[in-house]
Amino acid sequence: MAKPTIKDIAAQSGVSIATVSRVLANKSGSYSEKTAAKILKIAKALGYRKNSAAVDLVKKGADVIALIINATPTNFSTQIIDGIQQRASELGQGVIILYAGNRDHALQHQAIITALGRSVSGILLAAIEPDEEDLTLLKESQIPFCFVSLYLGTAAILAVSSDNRDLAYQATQYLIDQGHTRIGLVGIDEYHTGSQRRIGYQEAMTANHLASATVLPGDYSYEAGVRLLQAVKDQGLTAVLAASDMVAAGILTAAQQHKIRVPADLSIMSIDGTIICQITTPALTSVTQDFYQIGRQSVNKVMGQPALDFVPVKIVERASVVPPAD
Amino acid sequence: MAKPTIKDIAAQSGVSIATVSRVLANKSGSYSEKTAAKILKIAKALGYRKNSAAVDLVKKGADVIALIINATPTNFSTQIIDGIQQRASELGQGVIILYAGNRDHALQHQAIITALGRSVSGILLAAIEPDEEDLTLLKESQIPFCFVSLYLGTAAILAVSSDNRDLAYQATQYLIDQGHTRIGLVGIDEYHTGSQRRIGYQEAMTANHLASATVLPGDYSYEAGVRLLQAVKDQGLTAVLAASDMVAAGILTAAQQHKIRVPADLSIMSIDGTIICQITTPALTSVTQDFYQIGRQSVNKVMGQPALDFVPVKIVERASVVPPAD
DNA sequence: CTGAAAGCGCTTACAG
DNA sequence: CTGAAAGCGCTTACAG
Repeated sequence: MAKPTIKDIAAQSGVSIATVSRVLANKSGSYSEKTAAKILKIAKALGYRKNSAAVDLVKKGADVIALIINATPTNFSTQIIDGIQQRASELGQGVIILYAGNRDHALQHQAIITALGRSVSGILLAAIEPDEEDLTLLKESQIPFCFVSLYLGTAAILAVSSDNRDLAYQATQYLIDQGHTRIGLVGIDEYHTGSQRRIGYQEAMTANHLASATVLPGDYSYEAGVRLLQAVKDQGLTAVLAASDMVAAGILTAAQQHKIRVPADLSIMSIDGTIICQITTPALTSVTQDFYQIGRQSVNKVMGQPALDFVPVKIVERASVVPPAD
Repeated sequence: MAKPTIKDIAAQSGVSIATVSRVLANKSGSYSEKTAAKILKIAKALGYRKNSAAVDLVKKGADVIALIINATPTNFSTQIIDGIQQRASELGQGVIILYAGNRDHALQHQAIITALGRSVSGILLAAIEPDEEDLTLLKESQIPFCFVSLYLGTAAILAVSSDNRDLAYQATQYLIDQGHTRIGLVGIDEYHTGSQRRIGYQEAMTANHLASATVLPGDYSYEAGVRLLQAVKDQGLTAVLAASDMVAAGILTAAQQHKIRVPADLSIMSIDGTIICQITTPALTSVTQDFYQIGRQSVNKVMGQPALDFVPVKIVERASVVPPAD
């Protein structure tokens, strides 16, 4: 009752394991239809399943892309995964997902090591901020890797994301076009993505001769949004650009508790554009990222195919932004 | 520049590959500290990484649990994954996640085959409705498997979930205790989870001599909630038990568009209790499931450890349920 | 404490 | 079209 191997199939069908292997690996042209049929039938009857470990060992690598992902407080991951899975499957690659916890550096490092040990054909890191050690490990591995939804600021490291600088510029300009001048950027982190967005925000403010930039740092979470509402209020802002849909939702909830009307007293524009934007009342106007496409392009990139570095965003008007009360 | 192997380490350190293997596998007591130190140093210098395929092959199996998960329209997966990862790591198991798309049967089947081919130590299926073929495959595999957040109605198949019958009973009773009599169960599927909840709902209605049960089927999605609001209205319900937080959010949004006040005109109680409940206005009263614990227990179960079949739920009162206007 | 040797389940030149 | 044989990178009795 042990797991059947090609040896068992060979014995039952009276051919060598080499022939069984050829048939099972679909090396067409290298076997007769007749033997193939016999072998396939026996394999099926035995409930044969190819041992991936053996295949990977002899082939020196698996046709698998490893996706390392962490539980961000935001919720866009499904779309990214969909895009990755689809494109990978078109390229004949499987996908295994390794979970890196919630920005847990030990787990993150462990996940990279696991991927390396499996000799995957590529490593995708979604919403992962690597430390120096991670980067060294990755670079020394000879396995192609690509950051997803994160741009490290250098063309030397593969990455696919929205153009966060442009994204923040566009969103800020949109708020300015609505007549706002006291605009804050809220819930943003201190790393790469965050700094790109700060720059874009800053540039838009400056281009419009608006001096008073207000940046309130946070971690993209709902809780950050809730917590930062007080500062938004203290600063007398009339509009905020929230670092994520969850931050926007947090600001919104807190505002309602403080009897601040959205959008009448405070306009909220959100970055991401996931379904969260439709769930809140009012619905959130957003700069929507194309996560599905980001996923697809990152597979192209890590597999050495032509790919976009930046995937375009678009502004989706809903109900949370209006001109300031003045 | 090829990937270094134990052979390279053995050559450089002047010992046999057997000794290198023992040191690298931590077979303590079977080597001297001195050789160990030397070997470890060389391994590090070489950037040596153990080849998992080789290890899995000789050990006939990997210390890895495969988690097969689909992109449900709901969003509780992070908590389940957290629970699984933590418990697995305590038991010395890695976790690889295989994505089964959005209730995509082909992908789902493929994921099972992939897990089987990797000789994992256990398979966890989260929010997966198996078809006959899947079940046969799993049963014949000799690999333990356990359904997560789904009870198949038979003790013969391992599963960890909330007691969906009891959950629906409790929630319905809660609404009845608030004075509601025209209560609907909305957005529920036709499979196992759905039928358990129907039964609990029905039992609570009957136990309270409430005849007019209204069940509106759906797929747990936000869109289902939006779509079903019309029926809720037509049926003249004063309260609904929504099959998921997303369904509840959908009903809520649609209600607001129809000028139906929540909770004044319509009370909404939600099943799941994820962060979505805090984001909406009003916040959603819910029967909250303990997804983290469900994850942990499912690992225990699939690893043959003592484990709960059903993880307790609790009712969390927020702002979406009040007594009916009468 | 260490080494020589067999073996895990496949694939793939090489010959025929 | 098929088979014998070597080999992928490890682990593990068995001897010493």
